[in-house]
Amino acid sequence: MRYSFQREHILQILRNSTEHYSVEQVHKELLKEIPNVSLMTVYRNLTLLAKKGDIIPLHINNAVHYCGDINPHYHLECLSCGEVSDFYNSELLTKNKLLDYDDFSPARNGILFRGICSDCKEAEA
Amino acid sequence: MRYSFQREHILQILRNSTEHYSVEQVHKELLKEIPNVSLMTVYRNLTLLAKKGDIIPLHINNAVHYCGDINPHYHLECLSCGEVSDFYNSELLTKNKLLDYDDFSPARNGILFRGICSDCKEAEA
DNA sequence: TACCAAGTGATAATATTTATCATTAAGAAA
DNA sequence: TTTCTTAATGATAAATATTATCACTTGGTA
Repeated sequence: MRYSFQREHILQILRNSTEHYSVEQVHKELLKEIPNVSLMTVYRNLTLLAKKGDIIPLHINNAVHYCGDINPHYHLECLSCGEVSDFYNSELLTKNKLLDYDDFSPARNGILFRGICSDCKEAEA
Repeated sequence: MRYSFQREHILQILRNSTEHYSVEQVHKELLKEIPNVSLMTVYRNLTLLAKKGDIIPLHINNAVHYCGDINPHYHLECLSCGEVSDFYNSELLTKNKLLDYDDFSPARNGILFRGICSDCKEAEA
């Protein structure tokens, strides 16, 4: 894989934020630094970076968002409203290693818990 | 939520299989039992069932697939090739409880590990 | 400096999902 | 049972998200 000015900037945008940007949002941010950069380039590089495990794709209401925060954490996704929140739990973090055997290498911050958030639970009741 | 003949059959199709069907595949299976059932109905009910936490949506190469297997397991998703495999590990299963506090209720089989599978690791090397 | 292949940008095409709305059916109430 | 209300359906159209194509540009090596 060859160095690319555009890819480097895309990665930095995600690295320097704790937000989960959509492809459009990354593109919007990138345009501030690289005028005329195409949306296609953003799609291409986000896909590449995700395949390498450098960023984590998150599905929020049928649009992919990406997390590039390297601070150790998991994600909680609500199956009802689609919201994805960050989750810090040092006790659970050690369990990550249980999966690190030859067959499968979990990505950094690649563990996702899916269920129903408190807001949706309340709304239901 | 009202009982629906179509919804019940959709749930049973997923319950009686260990495969991860796409929306189209569920529709195809459902047509064997309910001729003329519309794809819209399948979308609607899969979304509803997932919101309740009865089935788990899995993103495989940008199309949603669903898992309705109630046998306790996790999922492993390869960020490189998109394949999702089932994962049984009794040691990890007990850790699920760590998350079962007031704020968030994990769904049955709602834990997903994301990383790189062995095939993609080999292909890379 | 020349070369090759990876990467880009513009556009078009595809695929997936959602919106709309008249009709049907679940199931509670009379 | 019959009536009534409203959720659910099915057909269609529309919107949205993603991928394919291809001429051009650029990274990086020979």
